[in-house]
Amino acid sequence: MAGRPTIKEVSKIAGVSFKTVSRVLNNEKHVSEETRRRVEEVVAQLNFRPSHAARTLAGRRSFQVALLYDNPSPYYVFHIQSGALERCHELGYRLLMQPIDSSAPDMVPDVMALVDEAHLDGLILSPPLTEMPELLEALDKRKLPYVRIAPGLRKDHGLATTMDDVAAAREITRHLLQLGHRRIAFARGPESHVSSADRLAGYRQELEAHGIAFDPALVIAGDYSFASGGAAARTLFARDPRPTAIFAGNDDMAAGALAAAHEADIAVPEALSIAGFDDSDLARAVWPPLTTIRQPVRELAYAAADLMLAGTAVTPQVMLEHELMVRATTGPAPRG
Amino acid sequence: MAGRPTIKEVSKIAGVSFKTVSRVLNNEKHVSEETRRRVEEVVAQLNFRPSHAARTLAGRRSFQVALLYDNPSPYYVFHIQSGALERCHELGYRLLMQPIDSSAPDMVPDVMALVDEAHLDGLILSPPLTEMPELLEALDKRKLPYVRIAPGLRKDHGLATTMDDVAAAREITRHLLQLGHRRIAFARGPESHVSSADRLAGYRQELEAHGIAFDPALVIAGDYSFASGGAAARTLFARDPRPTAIFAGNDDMAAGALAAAHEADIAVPEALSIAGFDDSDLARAVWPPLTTIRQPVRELAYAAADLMLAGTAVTPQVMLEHELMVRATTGPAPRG
DNA sequence: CGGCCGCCTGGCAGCGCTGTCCAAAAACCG
DNA sequence: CGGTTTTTGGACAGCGCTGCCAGGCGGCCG
Repeated sequence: MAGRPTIKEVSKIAGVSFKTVSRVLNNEKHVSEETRRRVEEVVAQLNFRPSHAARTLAGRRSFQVALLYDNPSPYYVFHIQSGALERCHELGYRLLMQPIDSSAPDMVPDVMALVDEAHLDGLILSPPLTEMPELLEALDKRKLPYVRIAPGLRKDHGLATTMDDVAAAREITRHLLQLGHRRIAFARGPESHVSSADRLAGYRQELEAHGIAFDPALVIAGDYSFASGGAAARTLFARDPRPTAIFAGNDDMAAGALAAAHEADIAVPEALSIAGFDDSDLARAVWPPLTTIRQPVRELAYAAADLMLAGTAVTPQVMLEHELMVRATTGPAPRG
Repeated sequence: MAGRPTIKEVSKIAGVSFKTVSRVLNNEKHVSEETRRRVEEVVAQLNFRPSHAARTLAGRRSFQVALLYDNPSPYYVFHIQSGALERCHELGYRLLMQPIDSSAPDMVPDVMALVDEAHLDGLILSPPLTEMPELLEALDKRKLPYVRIAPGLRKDHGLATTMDDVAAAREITRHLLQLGHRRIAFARGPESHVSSADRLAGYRQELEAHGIAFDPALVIAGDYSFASGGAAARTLFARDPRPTAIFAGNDDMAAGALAAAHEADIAVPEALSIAGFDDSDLARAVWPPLTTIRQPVRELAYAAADLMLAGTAVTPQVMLEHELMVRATTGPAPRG
């Protein structure tokens, strides 16, 4: 709190007006190389940093954006934070990370209050906040730029980064099919998540493309939690004939199913194949390591920040690659 | 960016001077109940929020603190964020979350630059940043308040919240001892972490309290990573006689050891007991679920924020309870 | 060679609040 | 009832920057 240097002190030492220092700091043109260098030297020497509060107040921009999320998964949150943060940092922006309760009645006014209070220049939205019409409308009305890290590319609502959940689900289903599985169950995530519906659609499409009738009885509802994966698996284990493979909507559910299989003494992958989705930390920590889809979470967030802060209008929507990670929970279908 | 209301507009509508509105917002005295109520009504009606930048610039405080961390574990980061955030929010402070590369040569000046730039009112430090003398000195010199979420309570350096790693390690070792284990290995974390040394000390103390000589050959170095846990386990598996239990320095390492045991076809807990430390998400996701110590990560961060922002000088250091979680990776020592 | 334009620099207002000082009104006292 | 304190609210400066405008200087063109 003490001897914080100010722009005026810098200007005095450098022997220029404080306005010129401001120009250097903001990388404006019309400053001679010579002057610029001298100012930069003094700045470095004093370890001077302009007051963020003052620039925000005086200027038209705050160099501040927020990342909004409502997701209980530490893995997911950690990686979108880290991706978004990296790009923001590179571009000289500060990132405010804000968990939001998307079901709170005052969610929209609360977000707008944050926008006001912090003079935000933009917002990065992650699911399920990407699917809240009232929020998007309020933002549009305010003409506040935002990017959606959205599951599924839809043409509405401007900027978005995404991956192809449908195609990924098809790939993993195909992988199972190619291993000879015919009774493949799908343990789905919550209805409210677009990603969950997309993965189900991919599963179904691939099945049908291989001439296998879609059987609703093989789709078990869950909520992306470890516990719901275990419950789904136990339901499935009671079936006769038992499915030979379970495709879980995410890794947590797959880990739950895997634990349930261990508990029921069903050998994985010999008697049962299990596949997940996300390639979270869990995928490598369980035994056997999980076959899953690597979702480029970090990159999605990086691209989102990039799109909003540095993007051109040319590509308002970016789709990133996923990757099928074949590990050890999937194997040939048991005979019979 | 549009019609952001200001304090002046509020004052006009409420029919008082704008200074009076400021008083109400800051909960100062010398405002009549009547006036206060009227102002608050207008504030609510306009959904007015004072500009954070302006208060920071004008006032002596920024109502802004930062949480600094340098930890690769999503689980840990997520929970310290959420605990610190909750308390800051309750007290009307904003929390800046900042990953820091503690090994970067410019770490200290970079942190100080952040402090300047954001006019921070204080800092919450998590390991290993809690153990960096140059940082603490720079902060002291600046008279910037900070709290350390510190492993091990040491009397230096003011405010801290902690848990008793030594006692916790003793408990888990005792648990193993009581199950009849005598050859208990310890897979330790990185030297640089105080927690790692504390856990080793607890392991050793408990062993010796039970009249079992400490055997350095049973301590395998690791770095808190899943992979290092697996490596440590494989080293141990080559020993003859093999240890009957492995106490890993954290859950990641325990999960690695567990996977190695599965791979080597060693039954857990029948032929080998494994214990972890942290009670992270992993502990319940692996099979069998892990016996471990629940570390109150979230609460530690909550208490840290509380200590700094609302704390009295009476208790500068807070110690929180841990808990032994006996699950299914520990069992009676195999006979022979 | 005069005028105009582009480059570089400085001056000054003002962003939206808080801190300090001061005045008026109300409450209290001998 | 005058004088004094306490309460209440207003005036004003200024936090550290950016936006806008003005001005000096040199080069280039007709």
